[in-house]
Amino acid sequence: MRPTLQTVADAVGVSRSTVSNAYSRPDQLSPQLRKKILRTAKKLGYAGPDPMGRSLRRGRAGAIAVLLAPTVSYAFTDPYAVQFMKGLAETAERRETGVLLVPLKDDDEDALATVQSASVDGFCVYCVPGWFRAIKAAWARGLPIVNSSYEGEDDADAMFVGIDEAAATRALGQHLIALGHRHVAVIGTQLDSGQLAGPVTLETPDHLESYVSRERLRGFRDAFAEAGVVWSEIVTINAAGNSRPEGEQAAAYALDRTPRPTAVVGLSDVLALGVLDALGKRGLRAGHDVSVAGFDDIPDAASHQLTTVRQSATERGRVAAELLLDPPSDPASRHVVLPAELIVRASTGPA
Amino acid sequence: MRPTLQTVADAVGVSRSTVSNAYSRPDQLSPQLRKKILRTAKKLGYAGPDPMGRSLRRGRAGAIAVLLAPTVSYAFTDPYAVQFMKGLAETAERRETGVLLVPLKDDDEDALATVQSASVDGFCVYCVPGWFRAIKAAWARGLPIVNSSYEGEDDADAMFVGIDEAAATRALGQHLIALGHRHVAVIGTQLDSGQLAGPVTLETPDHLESYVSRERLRGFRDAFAEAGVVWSEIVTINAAGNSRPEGEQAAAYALDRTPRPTAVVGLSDVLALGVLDALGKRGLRAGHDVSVAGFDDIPDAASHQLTTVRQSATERGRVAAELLLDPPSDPASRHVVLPAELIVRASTGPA
DNA sequence: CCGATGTACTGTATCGATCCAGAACTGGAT
DNA sequence: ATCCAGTTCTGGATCGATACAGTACATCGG
Repeated sequence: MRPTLQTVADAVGVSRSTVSNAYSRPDQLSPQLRKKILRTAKKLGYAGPDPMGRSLRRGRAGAIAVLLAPTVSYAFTDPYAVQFMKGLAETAERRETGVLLVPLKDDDEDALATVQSASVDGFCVYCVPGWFRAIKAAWARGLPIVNSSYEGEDDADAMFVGIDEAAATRALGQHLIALGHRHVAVIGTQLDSGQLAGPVTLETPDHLESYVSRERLRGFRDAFAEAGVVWSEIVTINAAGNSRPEGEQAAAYALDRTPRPTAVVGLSDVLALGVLDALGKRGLRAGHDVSVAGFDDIPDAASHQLTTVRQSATERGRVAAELLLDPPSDPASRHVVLPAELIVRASTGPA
Repeated sequence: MRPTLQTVADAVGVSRSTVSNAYSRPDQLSPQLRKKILRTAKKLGYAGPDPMGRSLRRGRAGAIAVLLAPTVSYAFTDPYAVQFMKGLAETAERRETGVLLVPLKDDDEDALATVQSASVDGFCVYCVPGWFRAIKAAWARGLPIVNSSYEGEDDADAMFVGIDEAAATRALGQHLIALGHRHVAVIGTQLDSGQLAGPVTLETPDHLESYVSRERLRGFRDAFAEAGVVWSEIVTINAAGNSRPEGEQAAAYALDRTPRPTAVVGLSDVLALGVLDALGKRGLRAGHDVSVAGFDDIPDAASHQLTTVRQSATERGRVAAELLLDPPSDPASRHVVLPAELIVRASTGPA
């Protein structure tokens, strides 16, 4: 049988509590006794207080969960997500807290069960659609939740960290307008209920399910509206997924149109890099023949001279972790809007 | 105060156990009573059995830990690691088990504390040097441990999943020999104690700390030895890290030598892709002017026509998770050697 | 009407650790 | 010797849930 505090206590001839103190509150007992306890513990093969017993008693699990949809691999594949996770994990580590990955493959019973039975002190919702039942289940746990996928319209208690998506794309739109672009295409994911790549017709972006896509498109609409370009003139193209090849595939639907748009915007840098690939294959030069812009400023963006909107993913992850680890009571500081900055590089030029 | 099983039991007028059964063993009570219980639970704001209490009682945490060094971001950055994590996470998910990331930034007290206090049912050691004290701490927990970073010479209880590294590189070496290559360079990481990029002189690969690098170099040595090329004729170059730019940087030390090696091998595909970048910048063609080969067969390898050794990272992750979730008692099946296969593509050609 | 079988539920012990009130001891001042 | 403050240690209560033995009651065949 595995040794417990009691086993060690009996062996040394002291009480359970004293052994506990030897590990967790060294100032509560004499150094000699402590040494003796640790020595016998080692001899008995006792490796220190069991985390589960401790968690139960302390009411603290020592971990935070990250809800990911639809697959874990997304979190490991998208460069922006990677940076986010990095910021989150590093902050958690500093607070001696683990990070539990909870992939929500489907919004099914299994997923609910996983959320309900995760030993964690809080949930971070990242790139999960707001309507997932698993999110409701997380709420039901009564633990702190910070949201970074969509603006929590539903619950006043929700914590949020992100950027002003619409303002960011508005700035990008204004940049393109200033360069004289009037005929533009936008490539994004989840613009359509289906997974198919290709042009989509949206009467308005206002009803899109994906928060990020919706807000970013709204920003574009507003920027171009100011310049007299109405929404219906903006070409919107759905990409099958957020990857470079899928961006390239979607870009074909923009570049092979006549007349060709003078600017193509990817709603993420990964998609925009795909657009650059498509340009390359057609012998077109970014910034001259067609302007290209992205979103996020991932590491590869700079080396490809991609104009983009910079938002710090690690910072976002860091803030998310801090909000979870001690949630401020002040409502204002529970809603963190990080700065975003337009970075102009060579991939955009005059129309 | 947060409601518990008891609260609900009192409200309904049944025993704690029955409420527990309502959640965990629905077949043990009548559907009507169950419905009534769940209804009052909801009314009281009880969200279901507390995971910590359950873990303690069941003796199962419902999570497995992945030990990562030196940073989490490595796991999220290296394509091979990403695939590994994917396989692991997917398998864990199917078994209703979470994946806890435990970054071991340094081998310090904090790291030890994290390992000691993680509520998990097992540890997976991935890309962590074997001498880390945190690994000893994990061992001390008495939980199943599966190792995928290095061959566990130390402990007979160790589980392992991986490939026969030496045999795999031997096959790659033989391929190059058959093509007539006699003058080759190998680029790898951790070939040197320092982090500096550049050529290193190793009397023999046998004493390298990094298990993977050591075994792979041994395979090369043996393959070329059979063809009469002695170890000292093989150029070994250290890359500062496992990334494409760092591979490119290291490649310069091979390509700018005179005489130029006829083949350059990257000990990972990421490094090999960097070699291809370096070739491109010099106007050299892979497979004609210089042969290039890699290791792993990451997704990008195929699109770049890279000759490589294929090993399935997801499979490796899957097996790791399965070993952890129910460790076989039979010693033979605790040591899983997965197949690796040489994939010949256009990046290698006659010398 | 008796004993056998089965269902539905209860009560208690247990998991391993931490908290806390207080006991026992220590040493120094009075 | 007495008192007191401080330190060191103890034992019981507690965290929230689950396992399991055991009870009450209904059903059923003979």
